Amino acid sequence: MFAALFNYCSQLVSFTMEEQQIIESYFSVRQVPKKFTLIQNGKIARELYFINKGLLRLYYTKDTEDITAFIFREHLFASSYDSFLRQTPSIQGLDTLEDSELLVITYDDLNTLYKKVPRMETLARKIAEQRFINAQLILSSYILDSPEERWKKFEASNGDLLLRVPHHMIASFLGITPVSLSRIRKRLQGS
Amino acid sequence: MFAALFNYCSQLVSFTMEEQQIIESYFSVRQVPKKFTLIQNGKIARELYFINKGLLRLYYTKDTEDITAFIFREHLFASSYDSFLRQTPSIQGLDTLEDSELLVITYDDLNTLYKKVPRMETLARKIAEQRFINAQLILSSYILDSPEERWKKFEASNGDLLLRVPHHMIASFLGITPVSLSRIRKRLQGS
DNA sequence: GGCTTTCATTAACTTTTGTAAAGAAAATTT
DNA sequence: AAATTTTCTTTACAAAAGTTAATGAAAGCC
Repeated sequence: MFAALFNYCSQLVSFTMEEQQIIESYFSVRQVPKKFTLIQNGKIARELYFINKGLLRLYYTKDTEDITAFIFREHLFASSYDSFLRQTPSIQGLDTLEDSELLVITYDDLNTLYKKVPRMETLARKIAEQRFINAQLILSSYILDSPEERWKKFEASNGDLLLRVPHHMIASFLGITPVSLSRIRKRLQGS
Repeated sequence: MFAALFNYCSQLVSFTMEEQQIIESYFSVRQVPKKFTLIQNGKIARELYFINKGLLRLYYTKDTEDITAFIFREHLFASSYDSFLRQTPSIQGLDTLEDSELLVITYDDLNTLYKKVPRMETLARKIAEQRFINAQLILSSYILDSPEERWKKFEASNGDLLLRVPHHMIASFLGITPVSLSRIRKRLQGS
């Protein structure tokens, strides 16, 4: 149940068995069906999720349209981070795209855990740093690359998601319309 | 000399006088002229800077062109974070845009400081979280907004930089060409 | 099975941005 | 102060993406 979590953490910090048991005691397991809303736009994100199994989608809502902010895959921490970290109303929603198994911890429990297991603070710092680097990477792709190049990179690094996620959700993540994505894909078929 | 630094930190954690003295001992002050390269593309960023005075620009180099990744103003920590945090070759350069006064700490000293002053770890986590939230915010503006809206927001929130930074550097930060920025500005004059 | 909804593609047309080049204004250097 | 470089704007043309709408295929639902 917690194997994937500690395997992920072990790349960043090493916990003793005692620490692992304390950490486990603060997480709960939750089975969530497909198309379930974990965090609603406008509400405060009270929970942080570690994805044992499944796929989560973070999205903005502009007018009546959903625009993908990020797709979280297995063995990642997921939340509407800006809302969770600052405990302010979320400007993003978080849904499941598949039936998922999640490890859940609340904001308050996480802060208690920082005190009980100080090494957890190091872990949190490193995860925040990773997420920052990742956000920078995506941002740089917006600044440096054309939509076509962005699609190519996405295909290369997340090809498996193409079978699990509708293309229009990927299109909005790439900052283009489904129509434009379709054109790009056709343009690239020839080459 | 360190007033701005601790004033900035005090919003996030509270240090004792002893802790402050230890922290001060690990930073050095550096005066740097305008147009000075602090971090070169391809080199590893060994230092983190706190800006007492001045303006720093982080940028990518594509072909022969510089593309602004971020502009750091007074009283912020600045570096090529991906390179500094992972100690890998930087894909960004960092230059001064004005004569600047910087507080400097090396990667190794920072990690020593984490051990001597554990609360520093909390500060680092919170700063990383803030930077992540900020990167998310900029990214969301790329996903949700048109270049015109992005310019309006930049003007509203960083209007003072328009007098300190050439427009073409801002244009590339907004993901458009100077030509396009000029057109947008002209379009908005009428309204 | 038959129905509805969602999804992906295509076409026609409009809008916006990119590219290249040239000239004016401002800043910097000598 | 003059010369040089940098910065900013403008123009004309090309390329790409957005918008709207229609079609067909696939998936989900009763």
